[in-house]
This record gives sequence, structure tokens and C-alpha cells, in this order.
Amino acid sequence: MQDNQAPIAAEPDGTGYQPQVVEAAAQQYWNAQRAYEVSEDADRPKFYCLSMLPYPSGALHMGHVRNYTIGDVISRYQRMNGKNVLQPMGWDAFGLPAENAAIKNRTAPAKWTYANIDHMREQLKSLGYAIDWSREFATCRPDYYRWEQLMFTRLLKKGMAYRKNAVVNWDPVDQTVLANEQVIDGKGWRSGAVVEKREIPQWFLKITDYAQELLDGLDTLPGWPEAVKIMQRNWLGRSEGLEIRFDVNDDDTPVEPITVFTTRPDTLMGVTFLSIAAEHPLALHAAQSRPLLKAFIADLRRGGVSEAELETQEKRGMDTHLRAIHPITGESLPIYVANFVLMNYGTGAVMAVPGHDQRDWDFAKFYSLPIKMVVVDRSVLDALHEIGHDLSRGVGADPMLAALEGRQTDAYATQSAVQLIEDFEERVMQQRAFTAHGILVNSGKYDGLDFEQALEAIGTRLEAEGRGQRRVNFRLRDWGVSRQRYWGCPIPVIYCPKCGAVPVPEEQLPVVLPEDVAFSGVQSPIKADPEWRKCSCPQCGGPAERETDTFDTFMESSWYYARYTSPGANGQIDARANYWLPVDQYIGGIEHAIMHLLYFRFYHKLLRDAGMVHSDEPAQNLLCQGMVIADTFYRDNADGSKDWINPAAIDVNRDDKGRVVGAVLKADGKPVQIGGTEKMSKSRNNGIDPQIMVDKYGADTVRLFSMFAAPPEQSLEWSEAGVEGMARFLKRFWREVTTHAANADHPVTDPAALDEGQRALRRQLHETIQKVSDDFGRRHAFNTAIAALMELLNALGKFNDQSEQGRAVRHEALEAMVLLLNPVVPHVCHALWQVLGHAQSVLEDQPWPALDPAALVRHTATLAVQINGKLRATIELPVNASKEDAEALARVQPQVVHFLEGMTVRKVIVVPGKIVNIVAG
RNA sequence: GCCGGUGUGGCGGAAUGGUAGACGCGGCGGACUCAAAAUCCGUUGACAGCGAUGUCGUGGAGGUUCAAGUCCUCUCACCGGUACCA
Repeated sequence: MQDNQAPIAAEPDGTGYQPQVVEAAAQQYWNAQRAYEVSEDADRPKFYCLSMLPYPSGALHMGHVRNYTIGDVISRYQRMNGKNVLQPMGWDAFGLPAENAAIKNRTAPAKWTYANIDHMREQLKSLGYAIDWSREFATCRPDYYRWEQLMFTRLLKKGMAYRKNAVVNWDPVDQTVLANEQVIDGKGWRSGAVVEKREIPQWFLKITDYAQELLDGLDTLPGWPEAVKIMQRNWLGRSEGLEIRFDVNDDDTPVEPITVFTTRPDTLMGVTFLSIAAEHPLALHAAQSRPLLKAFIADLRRGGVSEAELETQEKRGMDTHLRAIHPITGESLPIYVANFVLMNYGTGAVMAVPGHDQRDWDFAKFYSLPIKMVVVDRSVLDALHEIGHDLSRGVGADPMLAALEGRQTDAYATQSAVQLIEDFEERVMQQRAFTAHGILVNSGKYDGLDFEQALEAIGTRLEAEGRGQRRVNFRLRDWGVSRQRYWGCPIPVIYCPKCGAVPVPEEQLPVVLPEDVAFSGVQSPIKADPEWRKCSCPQCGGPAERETDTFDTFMESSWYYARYTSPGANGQIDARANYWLPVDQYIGGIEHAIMHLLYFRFYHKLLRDAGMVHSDEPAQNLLCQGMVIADTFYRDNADGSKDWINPAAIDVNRDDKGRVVGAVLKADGKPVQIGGTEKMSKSRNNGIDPQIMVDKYGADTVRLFSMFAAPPEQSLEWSEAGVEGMARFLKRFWREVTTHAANADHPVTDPAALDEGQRALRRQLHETIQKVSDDFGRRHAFNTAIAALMELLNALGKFNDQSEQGRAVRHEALEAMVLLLNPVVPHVCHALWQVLGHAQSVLEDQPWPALDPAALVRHTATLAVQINGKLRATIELPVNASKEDAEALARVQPQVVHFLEGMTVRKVIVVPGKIVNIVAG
């Protein structure tokens, strides 16, 4: 550090801002004070701030830094506002990546996982988060997962867990089940073999029993993002409709009727065929006698099971040659096997109405099946009225039929009515299905009814005949929790040849997963080991075998939030849970909007129904942060592949206006291609290591940039130049405080004695306090809060008043700034608080700066003057000026006079304190 | 395919129906320096103009309104999820 700089840059104590020194000292103090360890305190309002726990993938990434910094800012802010704040941390330690790493590195998944946790814990600690580390746990430890095994056995006894067949991705070469992620273009990612669908028995939790409650509960969560609630509503997919039974004709053997569910019973008279899933029992029955159909069904087994894959494939089908009986007309309808009907959804069979469903329309066109129009737009009815078919003349609810049968007096009108309907058919039905609600036609006695009337009439009739039933249907399916993998929580079930599936007795829990294993990836070690599974039946004592499947890892992440509240509890959780729960603020990635957050809500209701918690929902407020993205750079290889180059190794070239015109590799100075800005990933080599950034700039700078560069819900583009800007800001802040503290005593502000400049600075200070409080506490708009603090520092830099009250106002402002910035950059604030003459302390225990409303008072306001909505002038006038005064002043502005020449003023709108808009022409 | 989101200067972003572009980055000009770095000062949407100033401008097309980045309809592109990645 040079010491011949201009006086303003000189540091009174001879040193500048040294983040490494400042951060080590602050963290050491917090540790010594155990500053963030908390316990239940009935006298203070609690605040439980929870960030989604990390998967220990190896090293911290910027997404973690962003997530945990948001949580930390909220935690520290809430504590400064007097709350008893709990901010815990743990590890979502089971999962597929550990198995992949085990194969690659020839280490046991457990060893790899624990090493990652140790490394990532140190990284997290270097960022200075206000975490209560005494509550830390990893979900792969038996003392964690034993409680979810216990819960599962109890659910099994209650009938809330059950076993049934379900379809999985099967790799025929590796002889293993693949995750959807491991299926690429219908092929296994390692073997390259075409994946097959295969049915195997799996355990399920009856989440569908809670479907209605999960739906209703969303209305009790005003603190959740609307987008998340909408996605969950759509995922739950509540619909009301009619379940209809179609009898089936078969020449040889008697067969079960087909049950379908429809939300459009009004189109029943337009059904021209039925579609069933390939796995439907009737399809399998028909295939027995039809080799072609059998081959077709076998062909549909090719490829993976993911919805995205199934829904985007070409629609195909084949006639079973079985015939269904229309429940009203008695018509004989073809039954098709179709690849777009999924056995998982509803009943695995749908009634096809090509006239009024686009997918059925496409299918019918392709296979030359009949299309019947049975619903027309209301406008057709209106047109009928115009040509003399008046409903009020006793036609009642049956105008179409009347028209068609010529019961109207006017033959011309009748003919026109027929024409109108035919026109509609011509105009609409030739092009596509008419899918909107409307009025029934070609439906016999139901002609003229609207949707609700038709639902009522047809529903009542089918219910009376025992052929149908009105019911509520959900899209949501039960939660399949079985995984055919090693690195997960063992499912606590024993299979006995005599007694069947028996839950492991509570006193025998936990069923411990062996951690010291050889792992090749071909088969789970507990499946490969003939000894591990051997046991005796808890009921009859005879020889039996353990379940070797493990739980879906969403099981562990569905209740961890509750376990943090009860460290060491001899049970899943204890009474402490009801002090801390529900979570006040939950923070995590938007990618968890549906599945994790639904299981999380579901599990809370399971805990409630087991008497362990008293609330209905696990989290009051939810913030979903966006991704962290970065530029990508690459060079083309001769074989057409790309070499992706990390942004840290790149220099960017610009033209004289600052536009990027190219990039070169620092190492050789030669050009590279610029790719898009994408999510940080290994595959694009555009990840920026948080550790390198912390080592280079300090944790505070990294935290500040993460919070400043974008609002939390949006994606955040990493920019090292932007990081440098944050480092500059902290340096200037440091200099401003240290210079001030060294130069003088600090008198107290006397608001009555301030001159205009002093009052203006103090007003800006209190406006900033107001804005930062609102941005941190309510809006979670950390970026604009920081911008306001930057503006305040800019103003302080220009404020050269060395008078007593000048120094007093500056002192007031700098003290407040240290407190306002503390949630974001706690280390530097910890140091500067002492520079300002205070004893070393936990800054979160200082009160949040108080707003002085008197300081905010303004005497004049600036109004925009518009002519026809375009800005032409601004005027300054007293805040209490009347509308008339504002208009009068606006009208005499030279620009206004100029623009109004030759025009007539029609109207003047005055919004006091904001705008005068003169409408003229 | 379906569900949800996003789109504003050279870049990240600001603006909760009321002066589009706060703040930061980058660029340009200057000060300091033997020089460089750092720091500081000024300037910076596009187009036209010496200038005052004017015109245009928030993915695209329409609409509502005295007034639209913001509300509505349609549309395009990208991102997230799609039940075994977490």
C-alpha cells in the first residue's frame, strides 16, 4: 500500500480495507460468542428462516451462495428487529450422484458424501452466515432416517402406505432400472440400449387422500408466490365430471366393462370410439388373439416413461376389434389402443369425442374415424333468434329440435336454422375440433341444453341406470417412494412367504444401510449381498427377507425442517417443534415449485395427523430464487464437438462504444467463440467457483454482488467486473467511515439547527432507512435497497460540510449505514461499528435504525406537465398547492404555451404532487 | 405436448397505471503520475440539430385509458417443471 496518495485516500490507521483480516476477526468473535446458537424463548417473537438444504455434490456453487445469502440477509434483518431467529443448516445426503461418483472414483458413496460435507461446511463457514451449526445433521445418518422409517411403518399400519405395480425405465443391457434423467432420446445413458417400460411392485404413499386439503391449503398461503400456487393447483388438477361405464362386446369371452372419466359429459352423444392404454387389461385380453395388436403393444413398450417423452411422441393407435356399447344410443363403438392414453392417469381409458377434443380429432382424421358435431357456439343460437326462432314462444329448452323438426311456423326459418348449423359445421369442424362450451345439437332429447344443463340431465340419467356417477377427479397420483438403488434409506419392510409384507417392528429400527461397501454400479450392494436381506419374520418367526429397495430422497427432504427444531429428540420431533413451526420464511430454487414443495406440505399434514405438530402448513412465506447464469465461450474441434472454456480464462474485446465484439483466451491471446448466457454447469464449463471469489475479494463482496446484481426471483448473471464494482463500493464505504471517525468528535444532530444542505442529506438518510426497511422486510428487493445505500454514500462523498451540525449529520448517516448494510455485509460492518467508537458486539443485537418522520417532510413537489400524455415541462410548487394552482402554473410554461398554440384544451387532469396532463386537439 | 415464468440502453438492472433507463458494469474525455495501476471529476438510449430542442424508443401485432414497460387479447423467443436429477 502506497502512502503518498492524496489525503482523502489516506487511511488514518495506515491500512485500507482488508477483507481477509476483517472477516477472520468477525467470524472468530461470532464463534467465541456462539452468537447464532438459539433456543426457545417465550418472551420474544420467533422467526424461523429456512433455506433449502444442499445436496453435498462436492463443492459449493454460486446457486448455494445466492440461496444462503438471501436467507442470511433476512435472518440478520429480522434479528435486528427483535426476533429470536433460527437459521439452521444440514445435508440432503442420499441420492444418485453419490452412486455415479462411486463408480467413477471407486470410493464408497458414504465416504465420498462425508468428504464433500466436510469440505462444503468449511466453504459455507467462510461466507459468514448466521447459522446455528449446533443443529446440523446429514440425512444419511441412521439417527436421522430411523424416524422416517418409523413414520413409514406407522403409515403402513394405518393403510396410508401400500404396494402396487408401477412402470419404470428398464435398461435391457445393464439389467437395471434407470432414472428419467438417465434416459436420453429413449436410450440408456451408459449402455445406449433402447429403454423398455417394465412393471415392478413398488411402495406408495396415499398423497391423493390429501389432494383436496393440499388444494384448499393454498388459499391459506398469501405469503407464497402466485406462480407456485398456480402450478400446484394445476398439478393437483381437480376436475368435476362423470365416470361412465361402457359395456364391451366380445364374441368369445365375457369381459369387464370399460370405465372412463370425462369432464365433458355434454359431448357424450358425440363419442365415436374409445381409446385405452396399452397396459389396460382389455388391451392385453384383445392382444391374446391378435398377433398384430400384440406386436403393436410390445412396440409401445419401447422408450422411457417420462411424461415429456410420452406426450411429445407421435400419436399412434390400433383397433382392438372389440366393440363398446354407447350407454345411451346403444351404438357399437370401436375400441382403440392409443399411445397417448396413460394407465397412470384416471382409469387408463377415455371416451373419444373427435368433434370436441383436438387430440381425438387428430386421431380420428388419421385413422378415418367418424367425427360428430354435437355442440355449437352460442352465436348460432343467437342467429336463430334473429331469423325468428324466439325461445319465449314456447319452444322451451329444445329450440334446435323444434327448428329441425319444423315445428316453427316459418318454413324458411327452419330451413335457415338447418343451414346455420351446417354452416357452423362447415366453417369450424372441417378445420379443427370445437372445444369450447356451447349448446347441444344432434343429441336427441338433449338438444338445446347448455353445458351445465347437459351435465345435470345426462348425469342424472346415467346414475339412475347405474351406468355412471358424478365425481371429483384429481390429476395427482399417489407418491411412489420405492427406488431400486443402494444409496438411500432402506424401506423397513420384511417379506415372509407366509405372512406377506410385514413392517419392521419399532424396536428393531433403524434398518441400517451398510456404508462400507464395494460399489460397481451394476447392482445395489444390499441387493447383491445374499446375507444382508436374510432375517426372520416378526410375526411367525419363520425365515424371511428384507426389502432391498430404498426410499425416494424426497422422503428425507420432506421433514428435515421439523427435525432442525428438535436436535437430539428421542422421537421424530418433540415439543420444541411447536415453538419454532411453522417456518416463517422458506427460500429455495423455483425448480422445486411443485414436487418438493408438495411433498413438504403433505408430510407436514402427516406429522400433524400423528399429533406431532399443531399447524396445517409447514411454511408461511416462500421465496423462490432464480438461477445463477454466466457467459459461455468455446472453440470448435475438428470433429465438430466444442471445447468449452471457463469465463475466468477469457478476455473480452470491445469497440469504442463499449460493445462486445469478440473474446480471446488469456493464455494464447487467440480468439474464441462467444456462446449464450446459460445456467452455470459442468457441461458448459461456465461455473465460477465461489471459493476463488471469496479468496480474491472477500465474502462480503461476494455476498454484496449476489444481492445487488438482480432481484432474488430472477436469474443472476455473474460478472467479475460487477464484483469489482462491489469491492470499490466497500472500499469507499470503509474510507468514508474511517476518515470521519479519525477527524473529529461526533456531535449529536439537532434537527432544529440544520441548514438546507444538512437537512437535505438528513432527509435522504431517512428516506433510505424507510426504503431499505421496506425492501428487506416486505419486498425482498435487496438490489434496490443496496442501490439506495450507494446513492446515500455518493451523497455523503459530496457533502463536505465540516461544521458541527455537518459532522453530526454525517455521523448519524454513517452509523445508520453500518446498521443498514449489516445484513448484507456483516463482517465489514462488524469492524466499522468499532471504528465508529462502539464496543465490539453482535451487531444483530443493535436495534434497527429508527425512522424520523419529521426528517422526511418536504415543502415543495415537482410535477410533470404533459400535453396529450407527452412530457413538455416540469413545475415546482408547494406540496399543499391546489389543483387549480397547479393547472394555472402549468398553463403558463413557455413550452406549454408553444405546444397549445392553435389547439383547444378539452380536459385537464391533475394528480396532486405528481402530474398535470392537458388534453387538447 | 402440457403447466408456470421471463423479454427494457453496449451489459446487469430501476420504475407497485402518472417525468422510462435509478444504481452498478462497460465506454469516452479529463485530473493525478516519469509511466502504469489505483483513485478522483465529467459524460454516456438511438436519430436529427452548432444549440435551444425535437422525433423515436420497454420482443412482435392489436386493444382499454386523459395517461401503458405496467392492464387485456393474440403471437414469437428463451428459461423452469413434467411425478426415478436434486
